[in-house]
Amino acid sequence: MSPTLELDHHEEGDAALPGRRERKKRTTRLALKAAALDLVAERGFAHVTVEDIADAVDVSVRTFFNYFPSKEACIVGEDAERIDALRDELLGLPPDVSPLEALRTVFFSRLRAIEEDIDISGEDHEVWLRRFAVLRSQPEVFFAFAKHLAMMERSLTDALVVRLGGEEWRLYASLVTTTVIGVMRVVGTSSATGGGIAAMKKSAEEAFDMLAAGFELRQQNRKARR
Amino acid sequence: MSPTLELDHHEEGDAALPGRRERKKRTTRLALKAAALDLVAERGFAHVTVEDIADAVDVSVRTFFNYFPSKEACIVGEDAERIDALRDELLGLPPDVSPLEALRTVFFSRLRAIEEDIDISGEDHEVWLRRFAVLRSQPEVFFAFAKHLAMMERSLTDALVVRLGGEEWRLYASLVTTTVIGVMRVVGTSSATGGGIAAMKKSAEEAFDMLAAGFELRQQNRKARR
DNA sequence: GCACATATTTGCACTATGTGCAACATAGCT
DNA sequence: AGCTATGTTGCACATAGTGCAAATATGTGC
Repeated sequence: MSPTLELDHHEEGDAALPGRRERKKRTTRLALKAAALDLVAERGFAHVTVEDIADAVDVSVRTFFNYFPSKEACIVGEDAERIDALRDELLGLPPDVSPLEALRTVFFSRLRAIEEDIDISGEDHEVWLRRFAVLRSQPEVFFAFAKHLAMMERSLTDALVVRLGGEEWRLYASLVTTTVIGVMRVVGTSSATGGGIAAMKKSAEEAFDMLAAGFELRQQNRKARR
Repeated sequence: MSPTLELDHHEEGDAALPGRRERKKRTTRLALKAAALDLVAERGFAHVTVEDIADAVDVSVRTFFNYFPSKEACIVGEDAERIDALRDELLGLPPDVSPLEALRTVFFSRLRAIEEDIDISGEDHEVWLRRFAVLRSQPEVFFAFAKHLAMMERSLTDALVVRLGGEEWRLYASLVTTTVIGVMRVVGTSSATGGGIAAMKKSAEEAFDMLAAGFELRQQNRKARR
């Protein structure tokens, strides 16, 4: 795409990225995710085969499976790097930040990264939002996503256990993680998401406040309102 | 159970159950679930094929797929009837019961039904507990379970929306449902479950209290403890 | 530029999941 | 017994996913 004339020898671009090989892999990976999303949005999950996706990016089916362990993983945008980044960020926060607060911080930071297209996956925020639209409209994809989130949950729970300093906190850590991820999922797939990432942030804020305050409180608001 | 002697002709059992045909189906279904669970517990999810399960119950593979839409569904114990029963129970509660309280009630009632082997699925509580053991030890099965719960979540959320009286409550209903199901999942798969259903109930009680009170409160307890 | 080491892509064979369809068998009813 | 509805099975077929080895592209030293 970009010319980037040769400097001297066989070097050509962007020293920030490890090399041409890595860059190509990244490009292919992103192209597969984007193509898969487009096709599924258009025809529905069941009517898109792996072959369709591979053809759209002009790689072999076998290569597709070098990039993703399953069709679902590709559509859902599964990314080990991304999960690891989340976990590392969590581990990097000061130890006196509470689990709920820590998860909250990390998720919002991730939302911002995606919004500004500086997410580690290199995924465009437009693609990311489109995925949520598909999630909302296609139950099969939504369920696959739930599965994916369960994997993420595992990783984040482990990190929280480390932060809290011992296995005796695992049950508590699990509860907080599952709850926070549930909230993010609901917010992400709620119809309010029509408003883009900004709307999601707002919804998420409210949901977190509600969580911190306890559900019954909100419930009392409800009663008061009628 | 109750004899209900023959009325006149070729009637033989339990008039409560629709007929021999239904009873046979029920038996086959339960046998498939139990066999699948045994095999998976023994060899691991990946090393059990649908053919293995079908053979163990002596039905054809094709018949297996008449009972369950997938291998995962069988192992996870997916059961449309059961989900419907949960939903109906939820809808049957007095309208002034709060969503959190309603879900809590329904889940505990279900736990009791399973404990006393009067669950609608007819599943033995011993099998049910064994499933959680498998869930705990095999990630693949656990992730499949998460998917299954996402389906249940949908149904319960719909019921809550009906209870609350309008679509404007969907976001709130989703949040409560996802959270409660998350809690039940964590509690069910926590190591504490070694103590059987009684231990699960106790853990769940604590988790619900924590939820109602808000997470940060618990977090303060934690700080106070060190 | 050339040659070598290493990583990636691909084709091929194979196993397993899941579905549609039509033949067959069984339960339920009169 | 005989008729009908429902459940079971075999068979053909599409798709998902994996292991392996050959072909290809990249990175590197000279």
